[in-house]
Amino acid sequence: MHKINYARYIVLGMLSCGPTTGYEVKRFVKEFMSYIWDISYGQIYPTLSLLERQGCATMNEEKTGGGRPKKVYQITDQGLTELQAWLRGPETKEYELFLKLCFGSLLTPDELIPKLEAYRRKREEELPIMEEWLKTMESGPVMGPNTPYYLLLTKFGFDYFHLEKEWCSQSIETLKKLE
Amino acid sequence: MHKINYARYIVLGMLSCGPTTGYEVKRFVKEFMSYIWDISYGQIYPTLSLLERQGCATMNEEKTGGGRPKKVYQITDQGLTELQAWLRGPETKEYELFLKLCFGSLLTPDELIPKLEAYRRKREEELPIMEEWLKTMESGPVMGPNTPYYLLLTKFGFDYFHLEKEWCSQSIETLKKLE
DNA sequence: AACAACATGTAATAAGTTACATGATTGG
DNA sequence: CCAATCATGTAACTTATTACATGTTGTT
Repeated sequence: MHKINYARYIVLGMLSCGPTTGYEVKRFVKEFMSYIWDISYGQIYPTLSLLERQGCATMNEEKTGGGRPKKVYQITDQGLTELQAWLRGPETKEYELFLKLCFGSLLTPDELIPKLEAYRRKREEELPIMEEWLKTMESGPVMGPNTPYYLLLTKFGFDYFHLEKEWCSQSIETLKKLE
Repeated sequence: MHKINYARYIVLGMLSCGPTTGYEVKRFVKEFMSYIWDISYGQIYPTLSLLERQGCATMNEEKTGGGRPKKVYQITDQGLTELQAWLRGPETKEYELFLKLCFGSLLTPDELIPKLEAYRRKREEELPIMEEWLKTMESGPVMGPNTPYYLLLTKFGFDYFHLEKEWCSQSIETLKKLE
């Protein structure tokens, strides 16, 4: 099991939306994905040139008057194939599904729905376990002086899992209508 | 601005709860913090021995019959001082506050409350911005074919920020009663 | 007999951050 | 004229993951 390189898929995904530059990738991620993803120039630029060397993207320089020329990257068939293989493959990390959803139009709703169902099922299994923890913590200082603080966090975790579960259900319904 | 080493503070925090071993740290994090934190043995054991070398912890070997002896680590005054300095200091990363809360008993409620208030304020400022995005995305395919998928994610983000905001308010009230 | 849990650790590798370096253009 | 934004990139560093290595004890 190898590590997943989020940066690579963020960049590849952005490229799949149309020709773009490193600067624009950063802007987009900051503006519309900042509450869940981040990416730094130190990842973007090396990733972009690696992608080019590997045949996943092509580059065109655009002269902009006096300034530094823009480097506009475009995804290739090979890049698209790799992106789709990742999108279709299994999620190995928490939240990987959220990133995949950003490029959801590259899959059909019925490829996405089972993934959302699996995610929901996982949360459904975890919720009663968290409820147990809550009861344990409420019944006594089982975790020493930090118990009241863990309790706050666990309450948050419980509500958070519940939110994810509900969101999955709603999203599944929305995707079914899109089909 | 330097990177924060979560692993170091997770281990230091666990040590502040009483003498413990690397194996136990892993177990605890997995059992009670897994929905938000993770830590691997590849981080735990080197961190533990670094902490010892730096005078933040002391180690005692406990022979357990035939098996490999347990290495029980205990936090020192220096380690506690470092932990508290971090707890009192500013949060530089998203979710750092959640980790600090795990060891909340080392601070007074009125040291924690302003931190929660600041976090809530941040979310209160971001919520109307996300509401704007939602309107923008609902009014047309502003982000190409991925728009319906971004919309799902942004809805989640909005509800999530709302949840965090509400949780802050409830936690602040709980902490006020603890005072 | 097999398997999970207890228990510690290292080496190779990968992923991500920060600080730095450079310079044009646009708006107030 | 100053600050922000546009625009690209590198080097040093830190942080984290994975796979491997080893062996015991308790449970089924």
